[in-house]
Amino acid sequence: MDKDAVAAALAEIGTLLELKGENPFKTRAYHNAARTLEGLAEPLGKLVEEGRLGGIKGIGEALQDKIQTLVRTGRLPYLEELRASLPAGLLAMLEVQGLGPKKVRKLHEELGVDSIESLESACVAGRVAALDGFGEKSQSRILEAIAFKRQFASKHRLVDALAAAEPILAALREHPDVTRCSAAGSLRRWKEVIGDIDFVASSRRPGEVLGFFVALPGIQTVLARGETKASIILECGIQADLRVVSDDEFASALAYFTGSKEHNIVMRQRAIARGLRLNEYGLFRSTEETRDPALRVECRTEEDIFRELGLHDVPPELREDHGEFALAEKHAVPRLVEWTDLRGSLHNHSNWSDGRDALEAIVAHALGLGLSYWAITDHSRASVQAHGLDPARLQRQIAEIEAINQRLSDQGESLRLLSGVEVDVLKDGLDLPDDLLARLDVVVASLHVPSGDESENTRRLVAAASNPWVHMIGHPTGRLLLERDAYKVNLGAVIEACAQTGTWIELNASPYRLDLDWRLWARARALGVRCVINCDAHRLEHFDFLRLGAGIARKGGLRRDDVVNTMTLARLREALASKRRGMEIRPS
DNA sequence: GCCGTTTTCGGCCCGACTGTTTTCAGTCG
Repeated sequence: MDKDAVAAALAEIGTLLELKGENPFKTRAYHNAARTLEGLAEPLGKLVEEGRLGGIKGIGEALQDKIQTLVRTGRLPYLEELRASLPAGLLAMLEVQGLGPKKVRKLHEELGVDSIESLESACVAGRVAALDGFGEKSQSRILEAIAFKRQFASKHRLVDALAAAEPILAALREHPDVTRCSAAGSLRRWKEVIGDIDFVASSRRPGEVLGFFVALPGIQTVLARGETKASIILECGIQADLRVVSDDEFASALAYFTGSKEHNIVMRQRAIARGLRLNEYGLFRSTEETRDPALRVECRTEEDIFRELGLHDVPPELREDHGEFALAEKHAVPRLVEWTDLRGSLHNHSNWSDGRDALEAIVAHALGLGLSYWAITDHSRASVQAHGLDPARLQRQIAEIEAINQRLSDQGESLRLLSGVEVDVLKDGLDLPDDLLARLDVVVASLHVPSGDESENTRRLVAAASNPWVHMIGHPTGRLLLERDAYKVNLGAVIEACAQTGTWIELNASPYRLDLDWRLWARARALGVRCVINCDAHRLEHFDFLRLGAGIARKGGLRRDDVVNTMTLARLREALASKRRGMEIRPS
């Protein structure tokens, strides 16, 4: 079992134990361990072999045992017994808003409810309202929550959430009663997938602001509107919440609602260790519950809060309790890459394969954006469905790109197209001969038809990285967010191969991919592997993905110097040549 | 189940909201 499978097993144990009514701190230990494993940068198998599991914070003896068993045998009798002791449908019931482990357990024990369907019938029959601790209201809310769950997806891609949030944020900023406002939550942390959108605003007249918010255009339903908070469902199906606080409270509210939950827990622990109390209303000189203004530590910005807790300011993208505290304590929080640092993209398509636009239109768009370079890397012949290029067509495209560059040069433009290919990584090597690859400026190697076998996929990608003409590995996991899982591959081994061969790894900025996953960049960076933030553009609108990709690179802790396409064209050409330097073109 | 410049045992983040209660348990973020 790999780390993701083990993490899923541990999380399931945690949830099953909750349903059994176990000590909440014990169940949290399982969930924490699952999160820790997911974020692991090196292969779990290696950690187990080398006996280094125990060195990880939050993994003690009991968890070490279980993880070792899962890694070595792929099963865990303890988990199988737990599963056998509870109906599988109870896990689905937990996803109904308003139902937690205690209520699910009670519904099961008292009414024999064991699935969403049987829960719905019990509500319709009025049996839930009759239950001790429940009532008419609970029963109808459960029915509403079931209907809601069926109608709306609970997860959304970052790009959709950004598109929904930006006009709302702009409208709030314009409002005369709004002093400060910001997005918060997972959107502000730039998570690749988000649940709902959170906004925080400060105002002297919260009622006015909330009234404005629930009357915005594009709202499907107003779920709630109170004194300080309102919740709406947008027409796109995403829920959005707004909290309005006084301006004194804005920094702490923003920090609090930005999270992550795990990050906040550590922040509060640090406050306690200093005899302080941190909540959404402020930082207070007291360890008792308080909102006493006299005890408030003046914090106008989030940076002030971090400073009071002995920390350097942590950018929202890094607030995942994923190592940011160690950096912030040493004041070693990096200056992260900005999307405006990017000068082009090295993996893009045109209408020569499955892109929509002609080279001329692409050039005009890139000029308009002031970019320095744009690589055309259409598919190779094996990608038949994408009209992949065979050697003859690719050579014609190279000639056309040369002609365009000549014209750009004559016109005094600094932009250049780079000729390239996204070559398929096949079972027995690359889809195009080395002597042709050698003629191209940029070669991206991507796996499009993976095997079901992890070692086979890993072998193919390691071989691709070892080819001297390949500059980078494209979308290394092949995942499509909310649609398709990553294919089976030992990314640790691929990252190591890239480190050894000087091969770059793509951060594919397509909103469906955002691949390589941000959690793995720390590992890649530590080994000296550089990142290329690529649009994988198939149409002009996709140029905008650079911003998305830069956000994910930030989340991965990458600096400007870690990202290849922040370089000038001249330096990029040197870098592209360096992998090939000393290499001889071998006839195919 | 984890962990230790308050602790190897007794803690483990915090507050709002809701509904069902008559002081609070459960859920959520």
